[in-house]
Amino acid sequence: MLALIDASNFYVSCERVFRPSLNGRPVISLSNNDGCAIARSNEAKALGIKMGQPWHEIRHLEQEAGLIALSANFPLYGDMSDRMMSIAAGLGPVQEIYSIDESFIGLDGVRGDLTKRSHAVRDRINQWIGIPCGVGIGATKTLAKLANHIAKTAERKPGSYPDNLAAVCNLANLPGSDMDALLAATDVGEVWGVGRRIGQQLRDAGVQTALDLARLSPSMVRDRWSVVLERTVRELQGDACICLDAAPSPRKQIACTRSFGNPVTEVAPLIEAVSEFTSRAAVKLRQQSSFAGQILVFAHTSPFRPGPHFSKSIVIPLRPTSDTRHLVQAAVRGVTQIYKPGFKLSKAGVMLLDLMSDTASQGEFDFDAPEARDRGKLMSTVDAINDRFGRGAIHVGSAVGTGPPRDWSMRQERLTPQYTTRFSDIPTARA
DNA sequence: TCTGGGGTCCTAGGACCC
DNA sequence: TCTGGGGTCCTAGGACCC
Repeated sequence: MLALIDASNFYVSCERVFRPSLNGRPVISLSNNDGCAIARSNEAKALGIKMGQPWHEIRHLEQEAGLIALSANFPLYGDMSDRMMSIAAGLGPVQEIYSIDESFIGLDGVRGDLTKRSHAVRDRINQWIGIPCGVGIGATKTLAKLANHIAKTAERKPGSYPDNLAAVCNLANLPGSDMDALLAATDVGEVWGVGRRIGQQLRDAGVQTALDLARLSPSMVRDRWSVVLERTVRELQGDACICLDAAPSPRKQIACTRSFGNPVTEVAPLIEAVSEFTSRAAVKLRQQSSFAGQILVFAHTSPFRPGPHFSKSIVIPLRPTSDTRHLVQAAVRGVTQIYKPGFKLSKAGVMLLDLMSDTASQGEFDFDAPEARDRGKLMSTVDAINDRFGRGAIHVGSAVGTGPPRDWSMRQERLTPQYTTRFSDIPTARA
C-alpha cells in the first residue's frame, strides 16, 4: 500500500504563505523569463488559464480579472519543499521524493486507520508550513496518483466526486463497486502515464474513462500500444509494476539551458552564457560525485518567431572530468564551432552526458594522479566559497564578458523575496 | 513584443560483426 | 549469375512526467 502526498498549486501556495493577501485571488507563477504560467491558484484555473499558457496571451486578465502574476522563485520553492517533505515522511517508514511537491510513502507495516493518519499529517503540513496538500492511497503508484487526483478534485470542485473523499482519498477502503464508480467518473487522460497523444489514441479507440482503460487486456495493450501503457493498465488493476524507490540513483544526464531575456546575435555573449551554464551544470555534477564523459552544447533561434531559423548542437568527447575549467573549455570550443552570425538566438544550453562515478572512471593509466587530486580540492574549495558568498563569487573568466552588460539574462520582473533562504529577505513581524 | 527547464524510458533503424 | 541469418550497440526521436 502506498500514499502520494502532493501539494496543491505548490508554487502559488508558497507565495501565499508570505503574502496572505493573495488568498482567494487568481494568482499564477511564471516560468523563467516570465514566459508562461507554470502554477495556477484555483481561482486562476477557474479563469480558464491553462498550464504552460504564454503570459502574453493572458496578460489582459491583470486588468480585467485582478490576476496576479509572479516570477518563479525557485530558491523559495526549494526550501519550502524540504520543509514539507520532512513532515510528509512521518506518514510511513519509506519515502520517495518524486518531485518538488510530491512524495510517495510506503505504508507497509503502518498500523491503525490510514485515512485518519493521512488527515493528521496533512493538517500538520498545513499548520507548520502553510502548504495545502492532498493525499491519495492505493495499492500501486498509479492508483495512489489517481486517488490523489480524486482527493484534490473533490476538494476543488464539490460534487465532482463524493465529498468525503476531499483532501484524503483512500482507495484501499472501498468496495469494488465504489472503486469502479470513481474510475468511471475519471477521464482517461487523468491517468498517470497517459499524456495528450496516447490519450487521444485511446479515446479514438473508445476508451474514455479510467475504468475503460483498467478493463483492457494487458497483452492487447502491449501489442497495440507499448509495454509502457501495459504497465499502466496492470497498475490500475492493482498489480504493482513500478516500485517505490527510496534512494534514487544518480542522474544520467545533467542539463543547464536557458531562454535569453533578449536575443543574442554575437558570439561573445553566447560564449559568456554557455560558460555560465556549464559552470552551473558542473556544480550539480560534483554534487552527485560524477564525472562527465561528454558535453553537448546547443543554440537555436525561437521556433515561434518567423524569419531565418538556426538550430545546431554538437557533442564534445571529454577525458572524464568534473573540473569546471575543462568543461567550460570544451563547451566554448563547441559553441564557437556551431556559431553562425546573422541569427537572433533565443536559447542555448549545455548537457553533461555519459556520466560515471568519480571514483571508478579512470579510462586510462593516469600519470597525473597527484595533479588530479589537487584539482578535486580546488573545485571543492570553489564550491564551498560560492556556497557561502553566493553563486558566482568565484567563476571562470569566460563567464564574464568584456562587452556590454549581459542583456541575455532572463527576465524576472515580478520576483518575490527569498523569505526563507536569505537573511536580508526574512520578513519582519509587527504587533 | 511576448511561448520554461530538467528529467526518464522505450523503440526503430542503421552500422557493424561473425 | 549467384547474395543468409542472427546478434549487439548506438543514436535519434517520440512520449511521458513535473
